[in-house]
Amino acid sequence: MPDESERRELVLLLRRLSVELDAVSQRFAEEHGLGRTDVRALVAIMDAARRGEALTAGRLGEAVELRSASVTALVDRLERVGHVRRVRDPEDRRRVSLQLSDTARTAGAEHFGGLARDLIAALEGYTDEELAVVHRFLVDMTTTTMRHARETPPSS
Amino acid sequence: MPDESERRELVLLLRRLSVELDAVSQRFAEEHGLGRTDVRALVAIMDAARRGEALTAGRLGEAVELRSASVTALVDRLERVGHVRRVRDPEDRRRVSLQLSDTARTAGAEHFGGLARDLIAALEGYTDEELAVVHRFLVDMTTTTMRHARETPPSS
DNA sequence: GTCGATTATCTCGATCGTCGAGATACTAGG
DNA sequence: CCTAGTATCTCGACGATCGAGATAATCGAC
Repeated sequence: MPDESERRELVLLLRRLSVELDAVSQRFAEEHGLGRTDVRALVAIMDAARRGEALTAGRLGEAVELRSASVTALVDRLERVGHVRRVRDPEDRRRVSLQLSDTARTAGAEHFGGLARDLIAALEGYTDEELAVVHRFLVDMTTTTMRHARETPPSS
Repeated sequence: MPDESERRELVLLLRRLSVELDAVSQRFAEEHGLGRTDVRALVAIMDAARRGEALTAGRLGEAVELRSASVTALVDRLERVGHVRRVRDPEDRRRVSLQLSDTARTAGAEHFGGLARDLIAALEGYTDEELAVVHRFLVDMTTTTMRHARETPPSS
């Protein structure tokens, strides 16, 4: 097994990639006068919308790890600049579902969608077998990382 | 080219992985009573140390995208809890290089080193050819992402 | 209809980031 | 040497954000 150093380098490359992805979010924040948390929230809402479900304030708080008070202030900010709208759930009127405005949707599509398009384009030269390897790699990294993210496992 | 959807899913998996990696940092922050920015700074300092160079306050500000005044407050916080030390550069006494304390180094190694170890272990079942594919993938994704992170390219 | 549980909001204190001004130290030119 | 110019870091004040606890509105169960 002489490729220990190669595997180690892969992990470093992965961290570097994560840093660069973070920088993309940061640039989006700067361009639109938003904070780092605001972008995280918008991404969470967009992700939920992609899955077909409208996020409520509470769920958003769980997604971005914020207390309910901060979520209220957060939604206030986003609503003030016209990125989201508060919509009372008619079935359960305690709930407030968050709906993206068209401007936010297009802005997000412009920025992140453009990156996604380029990333997909960069994968054109890969064969099906290679894509399968990458898929396995991503799944393995994600599951391993999730174990650490949930809670520090007793390593002993 | 029937694998358009596969490539699209790979990008989604990559974003999900990025989110989970972020959650690891968040957990580290909670466990040690630090803010999100503080962790980013510590990681930047550790990365620089890994490359053999001691980060100055100014460079750290560039790395985490903060103004010099914020860097001062940031280093104040980290120094107060004993994670870094300010060291005047004897050659250029305007500069303040930041040195990690042993406690911070061990804490970081415990948390992120543990994750890195598990990630490397998860790659044991990969052949050299597969690792090469992953390497190419990571480089391609990083270069493509960096173009977007630097500045929004005129897409027209 | 009343009681407990859930959801979002409000208020307050503490923390974080930025702006402007200032202090210290290096560098170049006379 | 010494002055001006530049670079790096620090300090004080202000605005914005986050977390804890209390409050209001709504739902479900009895």
